This record gives sequence, structure tokens and C-alpha cells, in this order.
Amino acid sequence: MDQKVGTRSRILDIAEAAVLEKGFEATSIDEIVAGAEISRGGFFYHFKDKNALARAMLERYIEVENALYDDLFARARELNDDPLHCMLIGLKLLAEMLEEMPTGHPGCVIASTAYQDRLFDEGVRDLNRQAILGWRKRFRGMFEDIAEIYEPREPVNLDALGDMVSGVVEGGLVLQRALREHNNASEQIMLFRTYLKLLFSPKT
Amino acid sequence: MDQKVGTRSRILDIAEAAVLEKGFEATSIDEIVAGAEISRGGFFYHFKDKNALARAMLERYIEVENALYDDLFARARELNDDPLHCMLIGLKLLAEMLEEMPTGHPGCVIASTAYQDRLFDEGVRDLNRQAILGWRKRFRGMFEDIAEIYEPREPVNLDALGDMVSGVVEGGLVLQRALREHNNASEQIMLFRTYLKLLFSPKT
DNA sequence: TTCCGAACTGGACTCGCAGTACAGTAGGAT
DNA sequence: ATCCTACTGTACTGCGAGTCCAGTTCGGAA
Repeated sequence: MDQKVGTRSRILDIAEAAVLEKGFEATSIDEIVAGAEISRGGFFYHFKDKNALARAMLERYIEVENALYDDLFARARELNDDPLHCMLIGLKLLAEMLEEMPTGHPGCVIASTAYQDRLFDEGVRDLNRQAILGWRKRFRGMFEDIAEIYEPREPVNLDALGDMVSGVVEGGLVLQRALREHNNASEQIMLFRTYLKLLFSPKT
Repeated sequence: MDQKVGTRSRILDIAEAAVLEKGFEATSIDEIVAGAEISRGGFFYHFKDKNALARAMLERYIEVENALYDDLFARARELNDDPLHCMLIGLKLLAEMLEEMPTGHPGCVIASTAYQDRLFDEGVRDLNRQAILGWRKRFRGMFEDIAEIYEPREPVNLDALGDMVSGVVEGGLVLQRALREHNNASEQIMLFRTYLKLLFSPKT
């Protein structure tokens, strides 16, 4: 064993990079195997099939994404204690982060798998579902805190508003990908931010 | 020839149904051939390869979608001449339409191809791009008409706001698909509608 | 020191699907 | 009569996923 770091995670690194760039389907096992400098047999030793790879990738990805959101809104909270301003700052940070990503950001893994449904088994699909439900819960919680202080100017379903964060990001990434532009996603987030400002602005 | 209606459009019908249900990649030519009751040779007579099929599908789909929007907002215009109210009514009609679609609506074709990028050639990708740019133009125009009458409460980029219509729909469809819920997309559109109401409401 | 098992290598094989290449044919238009 | 369009049918290439398995390497427990 000349590799001290696990081969498994090396496979995941290579695979993730390839999948984010070209999509899951377009990424062949041969290619991953070559990139990770292992044999085909070695690959199948770690992953039963491509579904197992997808599952592992999603699990890792979701963890990273959640940690990222945790960090982002923790930083926002440090800057301002008020839940509305914390949210607004967090969204700004998120938009900035998306702009800095040269390749256009991972976010797509979820949408990507959502649209290649039948390629995956129930386990993968369920992971995907859980990830989005997790975000719904996270943002819904934040919106509840906000709504306690700032009464919304129009009645809104907070679950749906929570979904809107994910939806705007995913939608923005779709646009970005299809248009080959660079900041649609961050622009959309900023537009959503304006929405929140209007929605929770004091009636005076 | 026992088929009076073109074989070509029959192929497109079958293919579209299959692709909307399972995605492009998961739809095999053999399957389309069987559904359309033709031979493999017949398929390749009409379409050079899967790219040509994708291009034809997209072209047809975009035309239908545009006609649908034309009709929708024409009906909205009949109900109210004011550009803001016309937009609000149009979005409501769109949301209702999305809810009525049992399978969850086609909208996905664009996102679907966007995420399977490398499977397609430049022609397909460009069609996709043009479709989204067309929607941007359409909605941007409508927002310009609105902004002339109602000054926005916050400064917004009207191109981005136009994109937000597409983005919210696409994002909603991603959620819907991943969550296996039924009305996320229409819910998101209604939330976006509330945004417009707030954004263009008279300051008084 | 031996031996066991985890982590592989390497090769051969099956299967499904895209795409190619034709050779042949049925039927309408000229 | 013949030409073209719209096919049918078959046979073949090539790629990628996934299976099977026999053999190797190396670190740690007995």
C-alpha cells in the first residue's frame, strides 16, 4: 500500500470533480479508475456499482453543504444578532460565494440526480429527498424567528418560503448552466434577498 | 404506407412521453422504435442520431411552450388591461395549470438537458440557451411595461427579474421531482407572485 | 514466524445500447 | 416504366457497466 490516504476517498474526489463538470452519466468508471490510478477490480471492491458511488458522493456532498451553511449563517450571526439581518447577510455571503466559484459551484448535484432519476435506485433518491427536506427545515426555522419579530406584509407559507431558498439556488444554477453565464445564481439569490426585505419590512 | 400521420412526429410523441417520464438518457432507441412500431433503420432514417432527436424534441417543445405562454397572457390581458394585474393573473393561471398536470408537467425538458450537457452537441445546447433567452426577453418586456406605471419599491435588474420567472419554475420543478410532492412548482410561482405584488405596490 | 484477511491487480467475459452499413422493398408521383 | 421516399431487416462495431475470479501484497494478530 503506497497510498496512506484511503483509496475510497480518492475515488470519491475524482468522481465528484468529474461528475460536477460533466454530469454523472457522462462520467465512466474507466475514467475514474484511470484518474485514481487503480484497477477496475479495485473500484468495484469499494463500490458495488455506480449507485453505491452516487450514494456515497451524495452523502459526503450533503454533509459538506450543510457544514457550509452552518458556517455561513454562524458568521452572519456574528455580524448581526437580528434574525432578519442575519438572514440577509447570510444570503449575501452565499451569493458572493457562488460568484467566486470558478466552475459554477457544486449545488447542482441535487438537481442533477433529480433529473436522472431512473438511473438511480431508491436509496439515492431518498438521500436527495432528505437533503432538500433538511434545507426546508433549516430555512423554515430561520423564517419563523424572523416572522416573530417582523410581521410579514403578505401572508406566506413558511415551508414554501424555505423551499424557495433551495428553489432559487437550484433554478439559478439551471439557468447558469444552460446560458453559460456566470452569476445568474448569485443574482437570483440577491433578488430573493430583496423579496425578503420587502416582505419583512416594518409597516411603519 | 398505412400511416397517414407522419412517422416522424409519432416518433417524437413517443420519445417525448418517455423522456419526460424517465429522462433522456434512460430512454433507449429500441424502446422508442418499439413504441412507434417501426424498425431501427426507420428511426435512423428520420434522425441521424440521438442528438438530432433531442434537437427536434426541443424545437417542438419550445414552440408549444411559447404558444402556451402567448395564450396564457393573452387570456390574462383580456381579464385586465393593466400590465401588473395582467402579469399577476397570468402567473395565477400558470400555477393552476401546473397543478392540473398529473405527471408534474414537461417544464423539465430544459433543465433536464441542461444537466445532461455532455450527452448533447452544441446545437442542442444552443437551442436550450435560446429558449431561456426568449423567456427572459418576454418577461423583461412585461416587467418594463409594469415598471413604467408602478415604480419598483427596490431597485431591481429587470433582466434578472425576467430570469427569475424561468428560474422559479425550473427550481420548483426540481424540488417537485426530487421530493415527489405535487405542487411545489405552483406554490413557488404563487410566492413569486407575492413578490411582484410587494415590489410594484404603490408607495402611498 | 506464520498466517489471515483487507485491499487490491488483471484479465476474460456478458449484456445492453448507440451507431453504421447496406441490401432490399412497397407504393405514390411523374 | 422508373424513380424517389419511406421505410424493413440483418449484421456488425464499439463502448461502458457489471460479473467472476484467480492471484498478489502488505500489515497486524497469534
